[in-house]
Amino acid sequence: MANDSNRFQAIISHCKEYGFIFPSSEIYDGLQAVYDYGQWGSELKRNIRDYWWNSMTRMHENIVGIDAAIFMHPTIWKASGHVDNFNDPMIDNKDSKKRYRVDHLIEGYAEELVSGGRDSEAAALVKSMETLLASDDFGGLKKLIEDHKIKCPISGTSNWTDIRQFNLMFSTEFGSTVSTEDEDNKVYLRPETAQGIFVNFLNVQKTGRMKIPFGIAQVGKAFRNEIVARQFIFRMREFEQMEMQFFIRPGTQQEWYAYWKNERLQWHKSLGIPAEKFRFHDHVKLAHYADAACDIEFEFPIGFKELEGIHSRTDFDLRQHQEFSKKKMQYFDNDTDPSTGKPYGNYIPYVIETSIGLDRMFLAVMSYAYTEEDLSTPEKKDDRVVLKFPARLAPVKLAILPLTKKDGLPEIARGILEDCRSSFYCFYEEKDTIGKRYRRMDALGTPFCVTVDHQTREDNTVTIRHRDSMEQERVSIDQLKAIVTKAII
RNA sequence: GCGGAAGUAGCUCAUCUGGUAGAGCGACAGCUUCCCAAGCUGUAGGUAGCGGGUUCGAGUCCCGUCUUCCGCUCCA
Repeated sequence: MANDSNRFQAIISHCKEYGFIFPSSEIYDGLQAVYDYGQWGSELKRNIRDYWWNSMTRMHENIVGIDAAIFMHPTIWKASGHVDNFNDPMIDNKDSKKRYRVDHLIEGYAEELVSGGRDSEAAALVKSMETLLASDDFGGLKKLIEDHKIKCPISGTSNWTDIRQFNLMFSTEFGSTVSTEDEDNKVYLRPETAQGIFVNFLNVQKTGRMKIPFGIAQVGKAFRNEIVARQFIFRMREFEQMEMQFFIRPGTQQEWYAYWKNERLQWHKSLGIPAEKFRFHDHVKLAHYADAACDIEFEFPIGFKELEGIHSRTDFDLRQHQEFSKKKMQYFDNDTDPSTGKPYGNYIPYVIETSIGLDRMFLAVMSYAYTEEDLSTPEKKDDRVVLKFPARLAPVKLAILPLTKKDGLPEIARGILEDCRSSFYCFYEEKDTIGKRYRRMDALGTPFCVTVDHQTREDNTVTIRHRDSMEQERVSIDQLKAIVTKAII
């Protein structure tokens, strides 16, 4: 590979070529920033999802999972802040072709005023901006920019386009009759799965008799409009999140935040991906709901990028829902507070969130696994593409290959298939030379290939070939299931 | 959204200054007692992204449009 960009392109091609990921609606020229998972991609994605789900729920007694609906009451998005906080008005400078968030542009100018000693003028400007933003008065905002002769830092001109709204959330109509005038029918496609957990906090806590600290996990689709949606499945309009909200006693958020930072990094490393592929990035500028936040970044071929977020969300969300729904979102803590000798009593729990993009995790695993190897010898040029997936994530675990399709070999191979297929994903193939079949399995990331040969008929042994080393060993057929099972658990 | 480049069989590409589309690999069927791709035979895939124009005739020239890639921009 000449460079990382080429490597990224090669991975995208490989994903399409071998049935992992296809562009959505491809025969109709595609749909921007939407992708479909193919026969092997959906297996890999499912394996990642299962591994995450099991590590959260099965492996933690105090974490349970839910599956909330994508449609939710519109007020939820008022309460969460998504309706008001994430509809950023944008403006473009016609000369420099640069695009700015209106609030950033005006705030930047206000800072200039402050550094010029014109504090009161700056304060007045920000105040009128906030008033206009609150009322979605785009004409007024543009007039404000023009009146203050705010210039583009690049072009130095005030040649601005009209202000346009950027909508984060997709919306659709509820109800069987079309009534575009009726705002009451408007529902959003959720931009994050977290709110489905918050609004079910009491349901789960009560019915599951959950005691703080406890967590609720969820995997599901979320939808966001993106200004520029590119970079393959890294940034998609429809994507899948794996989130866990951990409810804790107020005042303990620092220790739990640290706990989950470490826990999540360990999870990534448990897949055998080297530690140097990951790094933490602590947020300096925090979102409106957080008192601490960081990302786990992964070194994709396009550089270190956010893979997972860990946020200390305080009691912001539950408190907002309490206010908007008029339902108490509190928990009665019967544990004894050592400082008072009495129970902690009622409080709104604090929350630590871990949120990982399933599609980004897929891309991380694929980026890590994709390997081009030069196998040339002095006599012959040779190379292969191999996906070195962690065995537990590989779409196909075992390929079963009769050396030839004669002499009863396929029958023996089919017997192995019948024996193993209910335990893990097997793939049977008798076409082409054995070498070709091995290479095809390498390209899918299949960790094990067994080959039934003539010796099998005599002593019931087969060769098992290891994907990464390409080495083979001869084992008894009745050992096979145990060997593979051990590697994939 | 802006600038640049590109769009010919599943993939990689050819078709020289316009004259009715080809190769390699792959796929499929069969042969070959072959444990690491490129042994043999045969078969199936393209109205050259799409639309329009110029021309006797366009993949090849012109215009539009869509998509993709690169850079910029944006990113809770």
